[in-house]
Amino acid sequence: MACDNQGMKSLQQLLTDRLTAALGADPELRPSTKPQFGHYQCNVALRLGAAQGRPPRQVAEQLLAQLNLDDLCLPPQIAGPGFINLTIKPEVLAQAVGDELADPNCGIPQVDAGPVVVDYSAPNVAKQMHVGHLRSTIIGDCFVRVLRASGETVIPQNHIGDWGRQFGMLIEQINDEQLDLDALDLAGAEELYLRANAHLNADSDFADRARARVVALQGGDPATLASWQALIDLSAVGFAQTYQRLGVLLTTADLAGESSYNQSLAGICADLEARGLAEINDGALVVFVDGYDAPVILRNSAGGYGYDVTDLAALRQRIDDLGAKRLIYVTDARQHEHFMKLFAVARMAGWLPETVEAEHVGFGMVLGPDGTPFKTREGTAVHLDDLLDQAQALASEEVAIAAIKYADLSTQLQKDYVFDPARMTATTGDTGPYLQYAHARVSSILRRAEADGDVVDDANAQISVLIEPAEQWLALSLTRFPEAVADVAGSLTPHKLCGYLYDLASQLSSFYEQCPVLKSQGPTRTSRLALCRATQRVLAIGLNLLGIRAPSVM
RNA sequence: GCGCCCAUAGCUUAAUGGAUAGAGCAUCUGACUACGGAUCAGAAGGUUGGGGGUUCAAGUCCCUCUGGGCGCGCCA
Repeated sequence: MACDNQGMKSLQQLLTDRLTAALGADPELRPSTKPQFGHYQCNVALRLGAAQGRPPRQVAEQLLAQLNLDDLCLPPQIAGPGFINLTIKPEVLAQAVGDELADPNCGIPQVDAGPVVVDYSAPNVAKQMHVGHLRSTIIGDCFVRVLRASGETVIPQNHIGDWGRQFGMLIEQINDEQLDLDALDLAGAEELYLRANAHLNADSDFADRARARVVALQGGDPATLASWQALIDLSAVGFAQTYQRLGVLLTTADLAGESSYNQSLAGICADLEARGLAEINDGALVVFVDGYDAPVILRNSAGGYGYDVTDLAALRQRIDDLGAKRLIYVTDARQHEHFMKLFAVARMAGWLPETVEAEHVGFGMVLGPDGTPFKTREGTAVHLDDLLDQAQALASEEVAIAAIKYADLSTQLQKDYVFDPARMTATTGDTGPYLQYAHARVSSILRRAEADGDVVDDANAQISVLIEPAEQWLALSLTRFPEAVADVAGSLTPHKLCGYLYDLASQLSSFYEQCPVLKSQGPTRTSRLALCRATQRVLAIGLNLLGIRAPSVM
């Protein structure tokens, strides 16, 4: 079998190991920044030269004299002030691509470091999903896919807003209107929400009744609880419809709403008081955190619990009950400080041990055409379905969803961006549709070959001919897929995977232009078909990791 | 006032402290009537917001200034 450990090591890792052994230190091997510098470059001679007061080129020569890379590389070149440029031998590239194609994980290193909890999406009950939920849902879904592909055990958690004062007015309005909740959908619930809110503002008697209804809900009154549960259930149906349209993996099984932590809130407060961390300040129970003026508020002066303590309870449950070794929170960047304080309190309390990693991934805002936060003319948040409709007016659903996701994931997450359907759905350049097209084109070649009886056998495919530069660069790109995925799993930066796939698609297009596949003969044809198959597979898997479908036909 | 984030070509943007800052869009010029032209090849376009500093080497690290976004106790 080709897929022993050695075979599954990346070329960069193989070279790094060799250089490390010869050098006794990190050789700082990197992919070359330009084609004329070969495939990989090593810059360590410059650092060592400066430290030792020797000419860097001399250091480089000495290093090269101490090792033999002939089995992997063409003769190394020393360039410029002392860079070492390495070019992989074509047969080594070919073997690496073949190994990747034969590997069920496509070469992606598999590590299971204990459960990873990803907290994302988090819409509110009785309200349709809106623009504010788009990014969390897309980004969180990408994380789940990438981490799972990396071998991790991932537990998605959809922390929906299913508790709070608004349920008093909602249920009171339901009762006033004698609404049949079985006949209500999520859009109808949102209209109910608006009516209830207007009623609340206009009628002080209603406001009093709404407050009393909150007390009844908290007290566990059966009829009130039944209405509350019905609102949650119908909301979950609405959320599931949007998730399906978006093509994200979340299901109702991943729901872990705020209310599920209600019974632990008092205990959280008591524990923090017992540890001497919590104190009464201005009538509220709070914890002060070094470096922040405003404290974490556990219990407000009216005796009520807020999101701080709910998030603490959720964090504790995820570590103690779900066994999480890594916590990832995907929310907008404005909540960054909240999570930093949350993690600090959890560390102080000993609930978040050093062995558990907690990360907040904050993303920028989705802006409207005018460059300000996307609002309707009435000043409310734009519904998510309306956003999807805007893109689908310009492309099929499959392409439109790809376009939106790619646009969202392809730049650094913390940046704001303008929701521009025309730019997103463009079929040229660095877009989702272009990547889908590249996949469809290569699929077309393989389909035609298949019609001729030429089916690539992934487990035994032979890439025997890599002569043309376009073939070699395509092969090199393919070998870099596993480390691109591993990088994103660690750094939670999807734009790097987007960049990788765009580069791969570009290499494919060049290859496509310069290297005829179906018109070639013998081993060249067999080899190029295998290269096409490997590219098709990496594109399909890579797009899937972004949550983007890879059509064979467009 | 304190804190976090951002600033790169006309526009959208990439770049683990490494070589001449890399792409896409738009613009201009080419490509055997095309294994899918939704493509490819090329040209032009940059004082990386300003100023200091560290370093053999700075878009990247440190300081400072400017401009923009956001957050700062009982909402999430």
